[in-house]
Amino acid sequence: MIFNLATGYALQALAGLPESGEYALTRDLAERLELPSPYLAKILQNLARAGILESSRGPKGGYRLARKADQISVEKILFALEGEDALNGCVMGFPVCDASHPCPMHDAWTAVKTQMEASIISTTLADLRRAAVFKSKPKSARKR
Amino acid sequence: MIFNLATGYALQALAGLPESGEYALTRDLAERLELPSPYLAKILQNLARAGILESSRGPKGGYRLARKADQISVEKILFALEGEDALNGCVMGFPVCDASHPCPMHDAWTAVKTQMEASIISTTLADLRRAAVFKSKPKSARKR
DNA sequence: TTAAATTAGGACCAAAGGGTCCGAAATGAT
DNA sequence: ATCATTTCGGACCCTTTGGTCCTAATTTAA
Ligand code: SF4
Ligand code: SF4
Repeated sequence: MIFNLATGYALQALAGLPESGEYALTRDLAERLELPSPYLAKILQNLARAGILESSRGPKGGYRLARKADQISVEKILFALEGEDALNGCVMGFPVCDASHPCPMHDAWTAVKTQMEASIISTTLADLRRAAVFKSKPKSARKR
Repeated sequence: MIFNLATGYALQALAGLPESGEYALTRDLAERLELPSPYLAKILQNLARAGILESSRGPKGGYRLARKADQISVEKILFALEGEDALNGCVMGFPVCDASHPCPMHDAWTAVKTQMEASIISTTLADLRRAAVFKSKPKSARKR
């Protein structure tokens, strides 16, 4: 996969968090998404530190989005969790990225990367929330 | 990055190995490419087990390609080192990949993936060997 | 003011990737 | 035969990622 696990969890979680008003509980969210609760908690903390989530402790506390869902791009989330240059460097993992000595895959890879960047920039949480896939997993995918 | 480090090393190494005749030494190869020699050795062993390389022990031994360079695709190398389904699954790392419940990035991701697959299938070692980037690293990239 | 609920933060554990090292097996040359 | 050379294979180490657990701090409500 391209993003790491935590980022995938974050996207699923963020897509299921309220935009404003009521805070949602880590525990409930983890249960709904069937994700490991303590690990999800860590991720949510990171997102809160990054300013993507607002948190409140104590009863009636929890997490909610810090901005409108359509103001939070997938790119912002990726960068918050994996660093600003998560998309920099050679997609094939080679150390030298010299345009004057491109390897034979360079043009193809560049196109791939451009396309990736375009989609993560233009896709926001508001788009993700419209997806059913985040809200219900088929029974067959659950461990028995 | 998308491929793991070992796969990148493998591509660089394979691009520098003889097609037939003389065997090349792991040590020399590692030195030329400035890669960690014992680790490269492991990777070459894996490639030999996978039938991509031929090996010979003892003096005058070493490694060489098992087939012509234009018969070895990047895909073959990827699959040998990272498994047949290295490209399967959701690029975003989500567990459920149900075409009937696509998330909003699905079409974009599918296009990215299709493009990736096309390039790794159509690019062979023969193509990679023509690249200068594998043969000389700029001094500035070396640790002093 | 006290108690319950909830995040914050750190210590800790496990698995995988990246990397080193060493002894055993094979092979070519003397 | 012997020896030097090289791959083979496994054991081992370090770092990162994924994941758990416990305690402290904060907030609400009785
Ligand atoms: S030229 Fe090849 S190795 Fe260099 S960045 Fe482009 S794809 Fe990677
Ligand atoms: S629909 Fe979305 S989550 Fe599912 S495989 Fe496609 S990109 Fe991944």
